[in-house]
Amino acid sequence: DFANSSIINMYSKAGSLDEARRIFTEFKSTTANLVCWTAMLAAYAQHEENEQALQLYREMNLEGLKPDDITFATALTVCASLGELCEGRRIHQRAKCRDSDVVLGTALVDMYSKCGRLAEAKAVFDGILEKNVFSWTAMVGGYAHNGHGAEAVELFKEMVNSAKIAPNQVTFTSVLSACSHAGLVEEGKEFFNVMSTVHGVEPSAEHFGCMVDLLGRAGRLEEAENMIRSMPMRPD
RNA sequence: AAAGAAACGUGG
Repeated sequence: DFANSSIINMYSKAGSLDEARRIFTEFKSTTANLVCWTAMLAAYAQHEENEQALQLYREMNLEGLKPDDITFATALTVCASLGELCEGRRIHQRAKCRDSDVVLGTALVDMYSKCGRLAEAKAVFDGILEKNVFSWTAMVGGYAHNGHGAEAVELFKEMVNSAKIAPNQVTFTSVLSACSHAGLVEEGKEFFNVMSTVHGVEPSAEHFGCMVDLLGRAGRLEEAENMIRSMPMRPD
């Protein structure tokens, strides 16, 4: 099992979902344990085979395997991608007493956010005991996704100024996207400016993409073009 | 015990 879960993981990350599935199927009914099932679940999730992932999650429950928090977090990612609020809620119900755990809690925040349940996402977020950059970014992204740009920006500032958590590239993608949808042009330009100068995060092509989107939506086409011209990498 | 786990812009 030690070997099988590693092999499933290795094939999956190397991009061969078929090989991972072949190995898993071979051991599924004999020696596969929870870790193997979770590795296969993660493999489906990483390859965006969310329907198959959900089916596998339900199958493992029928088989009588008891999912742990890692399994739940993985399954919640799948629910988030599918907008599968019912199954997500069932998972929350089953793991309710542990939703202050940073990994499980963050997965719940993301699931509720992607299912459009911001109030529930925020309630879980507030209860997470040791919030890290993943948790903060998930919540900022949740506001951004649901069109609450001002709240996303506000939370981002709280993260940096009060919680003193260092934002990373993903955080900036989320906050810039929030600015773009809320029409917060000057605020977005300022974030883009300080991300490298203050926070030491070099803008990637995605960040330039966010800025072009932000300026373009605001009708500031000349500035958008200049942004593209200033890219150190090849625009896609 | 160990192997499996959470956040990722725009357009489509």
